[in-house]
Amino acid sequence: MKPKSIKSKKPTPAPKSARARTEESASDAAASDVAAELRMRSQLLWDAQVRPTRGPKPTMDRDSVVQAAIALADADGLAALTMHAVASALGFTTMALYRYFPNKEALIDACVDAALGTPPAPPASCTGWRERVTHWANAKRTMLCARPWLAELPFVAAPHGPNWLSWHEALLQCFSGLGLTPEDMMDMLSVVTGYVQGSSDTAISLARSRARGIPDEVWAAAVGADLGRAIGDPRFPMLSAVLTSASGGLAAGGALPARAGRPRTMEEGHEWGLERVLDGLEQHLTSD
Amino acid sequence: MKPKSIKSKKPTPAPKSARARTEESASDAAASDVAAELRMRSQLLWDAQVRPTRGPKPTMDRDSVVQAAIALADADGLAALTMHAVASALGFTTMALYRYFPNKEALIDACVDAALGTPPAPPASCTGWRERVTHWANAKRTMLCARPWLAELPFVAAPHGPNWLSWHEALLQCFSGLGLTPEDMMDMLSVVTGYVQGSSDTAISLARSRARGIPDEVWAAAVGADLGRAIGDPRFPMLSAVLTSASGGLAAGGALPARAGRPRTMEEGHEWGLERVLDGLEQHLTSD
DNA sequence: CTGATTGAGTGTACGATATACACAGTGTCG
DNA sequence: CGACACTGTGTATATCGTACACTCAATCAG
Repeated sequence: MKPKSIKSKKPTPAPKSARARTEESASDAAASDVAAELRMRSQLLWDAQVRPTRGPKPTMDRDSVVQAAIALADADGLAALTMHAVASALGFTTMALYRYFPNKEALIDACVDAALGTPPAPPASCTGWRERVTHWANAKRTMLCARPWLAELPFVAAPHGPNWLSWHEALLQCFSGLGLTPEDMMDMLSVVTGYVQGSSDTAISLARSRARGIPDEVWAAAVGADLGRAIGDPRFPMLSAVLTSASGGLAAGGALPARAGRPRTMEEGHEWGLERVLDGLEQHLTSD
Repeated sequence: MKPKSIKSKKPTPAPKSARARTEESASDAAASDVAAELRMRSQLLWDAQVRPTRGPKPTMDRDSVVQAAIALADADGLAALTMHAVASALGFTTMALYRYFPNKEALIDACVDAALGTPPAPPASCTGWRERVTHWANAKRTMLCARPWLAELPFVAAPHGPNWLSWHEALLQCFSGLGLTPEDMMDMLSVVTGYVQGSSDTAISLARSRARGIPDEVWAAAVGADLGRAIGDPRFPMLSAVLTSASGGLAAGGALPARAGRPRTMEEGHEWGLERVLDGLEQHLTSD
């Protein structure tokens, strides 16, 4: 096997379906295949690009490709991120991209990490750890909503790049100076990231809808229509009661946008929940 | 417009790219298109199948199609769920499916709702609301891990079907008898669903890896490799410190599987976090 | 300086996939 | 009985990712 640039290793592109029904050796081979592919994808995220001295100079670089790809996804969602579209946005042929990324997944990995960016430093006014964590959570949520296509990703086991780690680093730094053990910090980090991630789903869905140019009312109507079907259905007594109650607004899993008579917006709901989570963590800290 | 069975409404299948750059009327049209499509998808989820009286009897029904599709996804992930694969699993032509579902998205909607299933009733031994919620959360997490392809879905604005609602109904019922207002219940529901959803990501990733026949060590090695790159990197001082600390095991965003010297498993980490969240909610309840 | 070597970008082709469209057969109702 | 509505099929097409073979430029060894 020659060190052939970064080309993909798998010679046959789609033996996916023929997998798994054979012997154990085949399963082992598949596992090591997967491991090798993940290793390659991770390496692409972390290794700086080294220009070989021979041959013609490249006319683009990974970063410009990534920027073009992100612009497409920002504008029209992940489906618009096509190898052809990216290449022609840069004025190149589709296949030219494969000099920079061995396949689409690797390109998307890079897009994801670039899109995550680095978290903003907490403002100096944030004195307590709770304020710092809240600032971090809001920043993360804002970032996720600004790039709703991140939640659209079909490739779920994406490798973690430097920017992904930087968000976790920033959150850990919120906990510094509290005398916590590393284990405690990790536990707290898991809880906060879990809550923020899961609790942003609805907001992201709305953000994506907005990015596609759909008015908020259309989105709300679609979500509300499904919930509305519960009303009166004997299978959903509590849901019916809650949905028909005067307040109406705040919906399952996140929220509908604020409605008349209910001052709470989706963002306020998120912050309120975060306060509860932080209460729980604080209680644990002080009980030690 | 004749009541033409359930066929899709959009005559041109892919004017996606030509969208958004025109006038506002076009954007409005796109919005109403989207609204109509969502309405149709939602309706398919909720309406019982009505057999027309004329014509030959259908030889399959939506439910059998859904079961076949789910079996494919269970076995080989979402990528294996192909219209062709589903049809031939049932002994039909690809196009026959389009009599039952107007397009793949609608089929997947149905698969998602069917796969969610209904939550198990809390055992009689669960007396307090915290026990009930914990039971619910574990059930949901277990369900998500059993169907890791649910997290693989590229279509994010899926309509909410009856089973989706039933999970929320069950969670609301955990809160009954506490004298909560509907608003309070909704707020608490949002927090719990948010945490459970977000906090299950890592476990789901592992479950998917297992479903593909990858040994746990390979998955752990892949995740660990990325984290390991942080060690010694000046950009990630806290992360380095935490990762190199004696404990090692519990990783960002969830956890690596339990390792020597650290008794905590991923599930225990999840439950620990849930306890903190519930502490926070309880504190809010009793402070009223 | 010259020829070999290496690597960049192109053109073409293929396989997979969703799905439009036209058609054939079948069961029901007027 | 005959028209019609509806079911499943066969065929065709557009879109994608990407393998492969090729052209040409930049560099280095002699």
